[in-house]
Amino acid sequence: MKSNSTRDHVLDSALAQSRGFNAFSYADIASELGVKKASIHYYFPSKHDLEVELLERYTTGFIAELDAIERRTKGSVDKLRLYVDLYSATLSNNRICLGGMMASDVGALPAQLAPALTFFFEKQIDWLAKVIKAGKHDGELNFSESAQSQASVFLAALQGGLLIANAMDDDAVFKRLKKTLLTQLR
Amino acid sequence: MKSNSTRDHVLDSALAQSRGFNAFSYADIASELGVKKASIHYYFPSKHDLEVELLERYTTGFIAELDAIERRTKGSVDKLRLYVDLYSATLSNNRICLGGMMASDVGALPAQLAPALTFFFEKQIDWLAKVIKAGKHDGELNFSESAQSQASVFLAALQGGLLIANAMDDDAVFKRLKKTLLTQLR
DNA sequence: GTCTATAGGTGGATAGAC
DNA sequence: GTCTATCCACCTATAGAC
Repeated sequence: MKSNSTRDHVLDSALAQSRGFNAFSYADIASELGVKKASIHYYFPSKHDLEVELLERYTTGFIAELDAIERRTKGSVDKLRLYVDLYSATLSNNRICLGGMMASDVGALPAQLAPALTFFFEKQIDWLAKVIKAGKHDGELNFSESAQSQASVFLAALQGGLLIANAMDDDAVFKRLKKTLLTQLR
Repeated sequence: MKSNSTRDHVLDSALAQSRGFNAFSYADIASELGVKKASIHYYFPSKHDLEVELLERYTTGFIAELDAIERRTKGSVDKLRLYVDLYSATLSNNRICLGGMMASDVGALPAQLAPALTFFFEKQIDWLAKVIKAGKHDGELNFSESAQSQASVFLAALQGGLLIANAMDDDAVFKRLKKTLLTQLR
């Protein structure tokens, strides 16, 4: 687990999240970081290597955020609120979720990435379902259908909302959407 | 309004919808259609021209579908059901909505496309809001928050659901999502 | 670990024959 | 309207000096 500056900066550059995987090049990253292309190839020999590590790190980071939410709050509604705030933060950086971005590019991505992407979405749905289920159990939430289904709708609406709000350049759309989503489970 | 075969086939090829805009080339389309690249440039001199026309035709087609739904059914629930079926059909062709695809690529697309994309989403939301509002008025639907907000959630969930289900290669996820979405408005 | 230099391929796009 | 041929910019990737 050695931590190297350039390596981290490459993973941080987030061009993938603002443009999509097939719309940025090693040259783009290099010029953004002020290094040469060859230096990036030193850490990520092929672009596929970069893709894999980006998704891996993103997933790990996201799971860490979920754990942090668990530790910080007890109520289900509060947890869901913090969860949607993760998406708001992404949007205000003019980015979309890396998972959603890769999902839209899945037809053009190497097939080996699909399992990691599926894992990412499953983690989200499972966590949401757990929170939603607990909320119903203790009377904080109220809804029909299964918690799993509600979790899927919740995640899908946030992912789609991010996409739409970003494309329309209209944060108000996303804000209303967030509120409605939370209200719908009460 | 002259209709030319090759021109239409290019627009029909739908590589944009399965791979994303920056992940297909004139060569890809050419080999799929069995023609040469130059023939495609004859109709669409630049790739930007192709993008614009694709979105334009897609929007027109979608609006025509909405009109068809209006003519075919009277009930709000029935209309919403037919609407979600449009998305199901897209998914079963291993595609996602062109609007959603372009939304995910908006950071890498020419800025002139943004207004057309915004128009596309606005049309969807407005139509959905109108249907949802009518449904509440005649007692067929029941929900909190505004019809506009509910329409946004509905659209976002379908767009996101398409993305997620396609990435996870799991149609069941989308099916459950559809059912939950409709149930939530009753 | 970062650089220069370069290879080999593909991208979008154009000119001109047919 | 479709073709062949070609241009040039840019892509990913590698070799080897420092």
